[in-house]
Amino acid sequence: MNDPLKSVEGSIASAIQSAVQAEFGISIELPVLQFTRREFSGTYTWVSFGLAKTVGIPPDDVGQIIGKQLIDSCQFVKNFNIVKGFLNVELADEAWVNLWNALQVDSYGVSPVREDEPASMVEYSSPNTNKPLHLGHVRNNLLGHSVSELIRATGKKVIKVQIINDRGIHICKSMLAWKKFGAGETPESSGKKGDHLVGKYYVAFDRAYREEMAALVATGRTEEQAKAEAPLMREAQEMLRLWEEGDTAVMNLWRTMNQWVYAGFEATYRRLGVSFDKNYYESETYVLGKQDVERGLELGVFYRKDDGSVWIDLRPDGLDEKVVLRSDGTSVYMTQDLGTAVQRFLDFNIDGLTYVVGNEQDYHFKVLFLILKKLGYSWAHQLVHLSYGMVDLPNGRMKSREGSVVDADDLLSEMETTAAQLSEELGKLEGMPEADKAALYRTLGHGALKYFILKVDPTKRMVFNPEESVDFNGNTGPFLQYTHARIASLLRKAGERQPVAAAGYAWDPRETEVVFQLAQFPRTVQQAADARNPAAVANYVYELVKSFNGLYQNLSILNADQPEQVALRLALAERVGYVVRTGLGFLGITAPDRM
RNA sequence: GGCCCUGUAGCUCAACUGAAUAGAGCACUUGACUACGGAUCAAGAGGUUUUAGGUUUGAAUCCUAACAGGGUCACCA
Repeated sequence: MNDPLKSVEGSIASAIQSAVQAEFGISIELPVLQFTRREFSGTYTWVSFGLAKTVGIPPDDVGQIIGKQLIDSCQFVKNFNIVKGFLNVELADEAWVNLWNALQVDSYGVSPVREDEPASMVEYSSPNTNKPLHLGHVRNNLLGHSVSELIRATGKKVIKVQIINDRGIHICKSMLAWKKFGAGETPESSGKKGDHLVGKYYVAFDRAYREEMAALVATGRTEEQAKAEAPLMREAQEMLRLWEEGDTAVMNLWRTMNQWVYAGFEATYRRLGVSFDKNYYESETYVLGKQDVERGLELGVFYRKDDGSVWIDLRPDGLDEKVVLRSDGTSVYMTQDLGTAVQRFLDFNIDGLTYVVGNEQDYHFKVLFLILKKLGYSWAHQLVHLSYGMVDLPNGRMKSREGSVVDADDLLSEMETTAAQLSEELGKLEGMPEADKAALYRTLGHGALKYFILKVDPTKRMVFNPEESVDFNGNTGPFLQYTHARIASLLRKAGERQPVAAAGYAWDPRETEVVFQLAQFPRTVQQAADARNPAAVANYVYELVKSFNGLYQNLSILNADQPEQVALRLALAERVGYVVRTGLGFLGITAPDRM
């Protein structure tokens, strides 16, 4: 990574280190500098309390002594001030020229992908095939996609995968209901999107099943008995048994209905702008892992109980006993996940695997990673669970049974409609072809949604209010997009640009503030990728845009007094536009040139 | 009940992982268009960071406890 701040920071830090040595005869570690708070003048701040304590001199005095030394010994330091023990360092013009030059790189902040090195795998989305995607999947997909983009930007090759939960009782429910009540309805015959069609029958099953249970309870049976005896549930279980036997009719129906769902998912993924390099299917992976269980038995990591089931005892690690193979020899969830993890490291040359999975599965992944370590896989410590929080509605959690679910397709459509209405009202798009307008409304509507979701720390749960919907003013996607469009307009108007002479330039504080913001881009990307935290980029771009808008509103660019000011400010605007576009790109958001 | 996570302005979120007077947006009040695009900018009001202790020169941040909310404790996935 090319971090422009590193040389300036490093130079100041080591100058402080030397000054401490020279003045007090003490060797300290290279000090960590922090950014000076906005209300004080200066760019970097060094806290002198620690040293003051060891040498027994008041912090302000220590600051004075070190600050004076810095002016002489460090070319990047122009001046300093001290407020209550905080030494605030003001940067010299040389530092600004240095930073300015570092920004003038074509793919600033983005490292070229090293194709020959091992890749990093990201698993996300991972839907069930019995119902369409909802708001929770949207957060998952946006996070997975964005994290992949960020990792790639650091120069790492990325392989994006999803595992599709295409087998089990849930899909049998949809299949059964379709057979009973469907009258041959298909996506073609009904014009319904395949995933919504299958979801409709999943709901139909649930409704009919409840009616059966209610009838059974009315005849005096307990809730438990009714659940077990309901004919529909028995039929569904029978269907699952036939599926596992490979019954031709059941398999054919299963394939057909899953294909409908995949087509539906594919359409939603395309709208969201996400994609995968490989799909894993549970119908294929659910047998994986049995060999690993055998291996674990040989290693003595697992043990077999009398009924034949296989377990691991994690109580010494503060966890519980966990089953890894059923008594009838079939897999549980853990078995598959063990096998699938192993398989992935065989399938690809990867040195890392990130699971984007909700925090309700924290315990599962803790156990999974621990077992893989105990099985002796060297890569086990390179597994990451990006545990994201649930998306709540204002009155609590989404509950599909109560119908309080925000559907992904509906949500995207609503966002597009809102963007269209707003754009029409503002009426800035005269002369734009209808097709371009429609594309722009998608860009803006989706931008609002994506930014709204990604600006929140992934690990935290968040609240989504469908009524108030997503705002288009303030700290929002369209606000950032607007700034980009305005910069694009500015550059169009400017035409041919003059070369910039940064050396000897008389910097305005508004300009250096933007330069300093821009200089933080590569570091922000690296940190966001390491922490798998797109919100860091979202918040960074917002801060940058606010700084630039302050400049834009208060300083004239095209009509600046001096020609060198015009040239520099235009170049600065261009760099801001580039970073906004690139940063939003990491979030899956497009920055338009006009809106 | 055991374990895990989270409590910050009326609402939605920040806070460089221990620093200065806890910051933004929405909503509310007010000001700025003979314009480089007002989806903007400038200002005001709004907080005992759930509570009580502790560690530290310094705590929203670390420790302990209480309270509140959520998750999880299946031979479901």
